[in-house]
Amino acid sequence: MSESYPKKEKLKSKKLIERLFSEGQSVSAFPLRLVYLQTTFDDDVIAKTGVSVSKRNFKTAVDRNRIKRLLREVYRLNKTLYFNNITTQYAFMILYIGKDKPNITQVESRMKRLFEKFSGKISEQ
RNA sequence: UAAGUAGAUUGCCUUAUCGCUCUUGUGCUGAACUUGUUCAGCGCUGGGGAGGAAAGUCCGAACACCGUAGUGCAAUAUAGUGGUUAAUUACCACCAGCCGUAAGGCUAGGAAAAGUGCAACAGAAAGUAUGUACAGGUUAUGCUGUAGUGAAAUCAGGUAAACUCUAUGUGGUGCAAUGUCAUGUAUACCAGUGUUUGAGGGCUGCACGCUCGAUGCUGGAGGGUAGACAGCUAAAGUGUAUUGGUAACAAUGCACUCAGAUAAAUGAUAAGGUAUUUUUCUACUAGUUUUUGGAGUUCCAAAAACUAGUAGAAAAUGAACAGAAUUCGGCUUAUAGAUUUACUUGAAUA
RNA sequence: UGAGAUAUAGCUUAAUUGGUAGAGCAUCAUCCUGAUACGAUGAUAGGUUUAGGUUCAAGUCCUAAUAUCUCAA
Repeated sequence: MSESYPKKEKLKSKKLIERLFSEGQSVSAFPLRLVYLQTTFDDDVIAKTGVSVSKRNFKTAVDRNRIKRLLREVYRLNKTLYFNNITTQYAFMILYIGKDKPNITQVESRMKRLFEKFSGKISEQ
């Protein structure tokens, strides 16, 4: 699995997103929150992932774009650490629920913590 | 030199690594059949990839659909004169009024002798008007002047960003428009209403009139889809030169092709630099103060301290407002700074 | 992306067609009580979200902005 994040791995289907939020489970590591759902895709990928930032907390589109880009970048660089052992397919949505603008190191440390919690929870089941 | 006025241009850069999106060319694999094309996936390679406001959605258009015959009423917008434009409530020129010492700025700037309304408080009185006091004048009254209230007070005025009148203009809905394909379902159930005795729809505010019209229409409670492609980026395009015009702008020539995403691309990290800001040091220039020396009653020279400016060096800082969403033309609002043109006023010097 | 609505004391709200902004709760003081609550009396607090304009006069009319909320496949 390479360090790329092409279109195929993005969560785009409106239907799937609605299912994800109604049926999915979540773990959080402030200021991040991960909503996940075990499912199956037609494409040959392990996970489809989307990111989201609330308009309520960040008024301007520039701030929201910046945070979403950081989240995508950190996800891209770190996903191989956790997903090589997983066999089933998942849909993910990463939400940023904080109210201050973060930098790359903060996002990276919290993202790692988030996926450690996630894989811990998966292995329990 | 200080303070200002009106514009114009610009809106950080370089390298490396890892990525995102669109796309030219090309190779491999698979599918379809019309058998050499098309489509899909993967790889290699080359190229493009946010703004002056992309924002607000305040105007105007293009474009698309609504089965665009019509008449009347209503509603609504605009308002000096002339021009520009695809078009406008935009822009340009001129006139008038107000503000400013000036350069300049602002103005919905038609009509009150067509009609209706409104004017708190104060004041005799704010139009079914003309009172009181004093003075003038008169036989006396009418009359004339002054006074006080108020924004406005006598043969009338004000107010139309009050109704209105006049002139000119206006069909509605917005790319979530609209078309094609794919997937999937319920022409089922309940209540009301209707089928030539006409429900309801269209002409999109209303009426008339015209027209369509039956597995219909309205409500309830539910079922399904929510994907792809087109629309979609070569245009009232950008740059530049010449000519015409006071100008807005127009015409012609030459050159160029410059985002197209859709839970929504244009990024991340590292290193270095520029603008800016702050501090310190050095040099120069100007001013003030003090001391010393000369001259001798306000001048000259030197030194020190402080202040200001300019230049250089070192350290720290490290770029405002803000992110395309069908496309254009304006307007409005946000914006660190940098560059630059013209003009005005004051002071000083020549 | 498009289409709308609202904004008045700390809070909830009035203001009849432009005429100079009221109520209730809350707060403070005094009275009542041994003290508190309830009750009574009085007082304070607003340039009506912001900036311009029209008018003699603007919460009200006009224009622009800001914030909050709603609707549309």
